[in-house]
Amino acid sequence: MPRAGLDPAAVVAAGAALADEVGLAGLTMGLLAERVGVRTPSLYKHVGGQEDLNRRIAALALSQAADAVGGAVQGYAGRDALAAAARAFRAFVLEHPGRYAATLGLEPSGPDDPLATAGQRLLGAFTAVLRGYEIAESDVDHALRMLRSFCHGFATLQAANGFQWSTDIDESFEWLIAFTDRGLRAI
Amino acid sequence: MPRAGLDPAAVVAAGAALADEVGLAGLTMGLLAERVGVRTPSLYKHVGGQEDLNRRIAALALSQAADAVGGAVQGYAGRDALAAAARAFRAFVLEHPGRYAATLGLEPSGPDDPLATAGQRLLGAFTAVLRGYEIAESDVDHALRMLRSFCHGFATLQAANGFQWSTDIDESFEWLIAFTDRGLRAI
DNA sequence: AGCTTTTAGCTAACATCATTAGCCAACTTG
DNA sequence: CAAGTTGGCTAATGATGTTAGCTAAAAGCT
Repeated sequence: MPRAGLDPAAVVAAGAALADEVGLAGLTMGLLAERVGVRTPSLYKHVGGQEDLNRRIAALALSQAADAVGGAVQGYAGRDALAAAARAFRAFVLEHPGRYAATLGLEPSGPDDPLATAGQRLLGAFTAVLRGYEIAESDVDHALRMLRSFCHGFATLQAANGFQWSTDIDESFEWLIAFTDRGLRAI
Repeated sequence: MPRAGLDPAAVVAAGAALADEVGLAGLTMGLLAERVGVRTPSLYKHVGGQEDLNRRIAALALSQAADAVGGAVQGYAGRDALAAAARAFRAFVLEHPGRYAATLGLEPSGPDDPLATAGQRLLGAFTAVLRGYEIAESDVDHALRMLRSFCHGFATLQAANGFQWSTDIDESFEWLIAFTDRGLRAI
């Protein structure tokens, strides 16, 4: 029996990819094992179980989302930064719906939980966007939550097929970006 | 063996309540059967299975959400209507996280699917809010999607414990309502 | 190299859960 | 009150997550 050369990172990466393909609910240990060329129980040498796998996929997803949004924002400010961040976030969720779904409903176990640090990085990327606007200190937290709500809400509704009519969805998203930009400038 | 006097509606209502208590993922047929005082296989006399149960819970949730939002809006217009609708929607999601989660990711099978009609009613309630603003015909769909995105995004992020810092969440929500009202008035 | 230790894979077994089959008593309807 | 329908039951099956215990491959040491 030759070894497969797995490690936790490889298992988690394969799990995230599989979740994107078949949906988070369709991600089973058996399917993942088959994907990485191993029998199911062998996965438990690398991850603690389904819940642990989910947390690790979530941490990976948040980290990648932070990279995507942070990278997109670089070199832009104001409306351009807002648009770049929002587009990057939505693109990430639409391309990686399974791993993004894994991030919902988890509580970081502590300040050094990878989940928490990745989340902080993502938050930091959105915070950088707000620096391009003149926002009172007391409004920053509210504005940040608004940004997250908009981006998360729009992206997950679209990913869940929540928009029914035929009006172009990309157009709606650009409209939403413009709406938010005007609002942030007028605070 | 006395009969339990169940019917599909009772099973679905109990399932929705149970989903709110233990989370949608924790809703098992066995748990639901115990809750309604029956053995597991008996549930299949009333619902087709877990997927069918989920769809029916979703339809119930959308219908109840439509009632809540529609009722809250009555008699108000403009900013008051917006605030009433947003608060009612968020309150519904926070009080009924399980059944709301059941609504995500489903495609109505046709125009007379209860899921579709309930969804239309909920959409209608939000559309009514927009009538209190002077919005160009071409912007209505975009504005509606914005409303849904921000209500859905904020409520689900909060329900999923997605807001980390200590800034008061209710305050952020009111801030978001005010932000949206100003924006809609300035279109 | 050869020996030991660790470890990543395996098979076998078990628990939980959704679902189906088939039976029987309780309602309903004439 | 007889006949049919139906809502409950037990038993059984298949899928899935998980643990136990074995073994061979890799890694480390002399």
